[in-house]
Amino acid sequence: MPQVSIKDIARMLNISIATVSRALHDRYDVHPETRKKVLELAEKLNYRPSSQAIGLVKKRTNTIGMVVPEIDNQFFSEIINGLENVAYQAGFNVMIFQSQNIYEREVKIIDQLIGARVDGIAISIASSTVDFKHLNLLKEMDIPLVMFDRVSDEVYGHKIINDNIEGGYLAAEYLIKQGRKRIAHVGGVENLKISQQRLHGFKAALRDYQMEFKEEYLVRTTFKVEDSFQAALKLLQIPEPPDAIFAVSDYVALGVLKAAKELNIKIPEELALVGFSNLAVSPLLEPSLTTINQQSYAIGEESARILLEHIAHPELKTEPEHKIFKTNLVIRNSA
Amino acid sequence: MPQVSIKDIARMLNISIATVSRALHDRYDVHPETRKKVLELAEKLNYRPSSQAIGLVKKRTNTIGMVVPEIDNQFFSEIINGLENVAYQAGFNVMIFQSQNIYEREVKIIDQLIGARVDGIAISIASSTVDFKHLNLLKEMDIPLVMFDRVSDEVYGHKIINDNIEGGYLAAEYLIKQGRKRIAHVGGVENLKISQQRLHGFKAALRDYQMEFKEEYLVRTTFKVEDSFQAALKLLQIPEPPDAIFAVSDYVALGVLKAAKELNIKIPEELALVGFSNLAVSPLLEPSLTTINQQSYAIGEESARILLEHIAHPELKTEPEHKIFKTNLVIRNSA
DNA sequence: AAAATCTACGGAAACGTTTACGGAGCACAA
DNA sequence: TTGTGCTCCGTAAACGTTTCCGTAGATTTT
Repeated sequence: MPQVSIKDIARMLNISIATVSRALHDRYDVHPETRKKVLELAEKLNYRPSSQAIGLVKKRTNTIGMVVPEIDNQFFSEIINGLENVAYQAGFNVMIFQSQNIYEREVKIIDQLIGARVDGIAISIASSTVDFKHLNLLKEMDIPLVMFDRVSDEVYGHKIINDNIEGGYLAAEYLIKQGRKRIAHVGGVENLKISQQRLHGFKAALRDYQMEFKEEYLVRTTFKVEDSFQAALKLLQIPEPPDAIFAVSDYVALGVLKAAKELNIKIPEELALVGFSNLAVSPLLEPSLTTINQQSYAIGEESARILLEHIAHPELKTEPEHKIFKTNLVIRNSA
Repeated sequence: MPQVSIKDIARMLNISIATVSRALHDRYDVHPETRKKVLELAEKLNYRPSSQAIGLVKKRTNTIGMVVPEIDNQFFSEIINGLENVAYQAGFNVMIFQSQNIYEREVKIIDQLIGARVDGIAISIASSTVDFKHLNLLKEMDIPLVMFDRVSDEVYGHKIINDNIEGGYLAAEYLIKQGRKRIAHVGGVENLKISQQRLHGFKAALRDYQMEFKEEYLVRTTFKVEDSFQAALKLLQIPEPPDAIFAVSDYVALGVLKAAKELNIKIPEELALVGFSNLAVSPLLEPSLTTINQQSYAIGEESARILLEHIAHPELKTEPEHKIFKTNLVIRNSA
């Protein structure tokens, strides 16, 4: 018997669908005998209420939509984990989508999420997104939105990020204090705010310690290991190569590590390396990676909490919330 | 104007909802002028069709449900990636859930998936699941099911796995040919078929090469690095410690690596180590990890393909499909 | 005995769509 | 004139629920 409905049960028991519905919801207005019969038959027929139908009448889906650039990135999958756990405990489902950093895909996903009538959306914006109409639309539609990690000032919504400026500063400061003189930065995609902020912190530290920032010590790459590897190869072979590198992410640092090995450059002796993220594997690398620790699981939890709160109390038309998580330096063997 | 419906548009244009629906679907039966007006108003009001309502009448949601033990595990996130990509191209959405290896959670997720009326389900079974009623129920409900990686013979459905027996055999054989005499296995959770099969292949190789399998060289652990670390610590401190270890997964191998470092055991000189999975970080470890390469992205793609095919052609009541992907040995520096 | 109160249930509208069916209005041919 | 065939549109049922409202019959109160 595929897909039994409340109607089927009503028909088989010769009662109305209203009564069946009430019985299933343990309402007062139904005779114990009747309720028992309904429950038993529902159980026997493996009845499962259609969340589509319920959503239609209740105008609530108990679902939150989540979109991340990519899922096979530990940072994001940990955020998902945090968010899903909190949502799960509140009885919410999570629909997860990947934008693959492609703008068109992001737009399409948002459309689908609106179509699915999710109660709220959590997003980390694709690196190629420069037009934010699709996101600002959500405000008009009264759909709560929280951006995490990759946020934008041009979008109306809650924001949850790590203190990237502080992180960049800490990394650079540490390298400076280690006595490094030629400190380079392998940065991320330029229009991404996290890239900008980490670079900003990096520059600020140089400035505070009266060190010059040299353009040739700044290269850009994506967050992919392979791209970073190529970028680092070039950087390490310029006439006066750096003696320290701050990588915009641990994934990028992995690429740098690979490049250094390829070129037989000793870490940390000849090249000090600091990453950003503190991936689970970072301590297991050789040398283990000195890095900026950033929250991921907590960001996911917080995103869910904020979303759930605004879903539960839509009347609270407060200003968007803005939360910044502290970062900290984890000293290991690469610097 | 939050959430505009077809009715709103009809009212504002003084036409029937049927006409609006037809106009939006580019049907023949509508005057170009009318269509134009409808499309313009829909655009202006940011109309997005309700997939709930559509699902109700069409009895199709264009959604497939996916459940994995955990998402922050590269193997699974790559599978998700593969599955989502194929699904996306076919116009399907993917709802992703984590069982966290908890049976009760898995059951609840399946119920929700049925409630959401997904068109098909892809699952990698939780390690604690020993009762499969919730999965066999799907057959009765005509919901196509594919199991990947962690499958069960007690469930009716399609199965897609790596050749774990072959993988276990390859790993052991390689260690034997390297001249190792005391070969141990750090195995996975006992009731998981992948654990059984890898062990099975391992034992088969020993047998084929006339080597004895010793119980004290078999320990079990979860797939978590920390647990594996503890297990390896013990194993490496027994009276006659092994000179080679085949770890049931790269994550487990990471734990072994950590334990070896802790105990100052040199790899590969004093201890040869072979993992299973070929994680992205495995080549970047020191020493780089010799491992069994297993497909992940391809498994995701294949799962989606099979699911989509059976969703599109439910009349094809063929026997469940069973696909086994080949594994291969990747030789690096740990053995 | 009539009136009031409960108990248990059914009717029906509503949520947002799709789609089969029918029909009004018009042009054209016989 | 009648008939035929188009074009364009509306009516209404259906999908699976929830929930407001009404009511028949039983029970209690006056």
